[in-house]
Amino acid sequence: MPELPEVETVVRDLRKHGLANTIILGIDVRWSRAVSGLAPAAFAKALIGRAVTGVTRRAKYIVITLDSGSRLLIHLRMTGKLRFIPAGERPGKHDHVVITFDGQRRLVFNDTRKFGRFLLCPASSDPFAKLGPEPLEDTFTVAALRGRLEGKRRMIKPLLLDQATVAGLGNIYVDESLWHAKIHPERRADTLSPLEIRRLHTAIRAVLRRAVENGGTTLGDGAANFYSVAGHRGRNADALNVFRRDGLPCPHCGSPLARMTVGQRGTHFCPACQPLLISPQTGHSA
DNA sequence: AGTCTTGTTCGACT
DNA sequence: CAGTCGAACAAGAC
Repeated sequence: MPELPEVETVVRDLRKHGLANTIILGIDVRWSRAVSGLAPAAFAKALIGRAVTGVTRRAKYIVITLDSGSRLLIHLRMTGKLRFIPAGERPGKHDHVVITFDGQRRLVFNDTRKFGRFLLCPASSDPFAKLGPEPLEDTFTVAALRGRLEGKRRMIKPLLLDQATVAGLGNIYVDESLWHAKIHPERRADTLSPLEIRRLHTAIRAVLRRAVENGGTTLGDGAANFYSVAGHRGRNADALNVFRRDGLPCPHCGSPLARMTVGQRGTHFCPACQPLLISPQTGHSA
């Protein structure tokens, strides 16, 4: 499930493979709905002959900038993967888009669940207008987070999963961040104390930074899990403290971790470290 | 063999 | 408008 750290890992991998400064020679759309908004022929026509000028990330989007000024966005959603295949190798099952670059490089988009999308955005459009701040950039200060939570009556977990609040967080890193900050996932955002917001800010950045350093999180085996462009597993699974660890002891207090559903999402937390009780005296978590 | 799981977005509804 | 809820997407795991 690629979230910010996994997408960042993919983007760095693509750069490492020298994707910037290549020319797109061919596009093979093998499943047309993998491309949003354009028919395969129009998509191919817009891309073939274009030079790639850069590869970056915004939220969970891979952003491939082109010399035409437009940008090719790739969202991996749940099971999308990019990998280079050797010349001669035939695309296989769930390989939905193949891009051929100069130098015989062929990049394949593979997606078992078919949720991932390619999106071609003209230079004039701003596809990121609704996204919240990048949590690892310097502009994401405690005050910035406080501003995002201000006046919000929603539960903190669904609010953090909303890409308009903070860009790039997903289920794994929200559960991990809330555990580090000792905040119950169902806490109403506008009941968080300044101290709790500060802890949450620190937690989000530490959790994401570590996951990026570890090349993302890969849980279990199987094709549906995260693999970087080079086919490597993420090494961050060992750094997780609560995600999918219900029943195991809390690394902080030793009491069993719990699982519940919050906003229709599987949610992992420590009932002892992250209590929901509100003290009437302070309005802060007990 | 049917049910569950999984993340995100979007539309409908309150 | 803010927020909640369910649908839709698709296929593998169990």
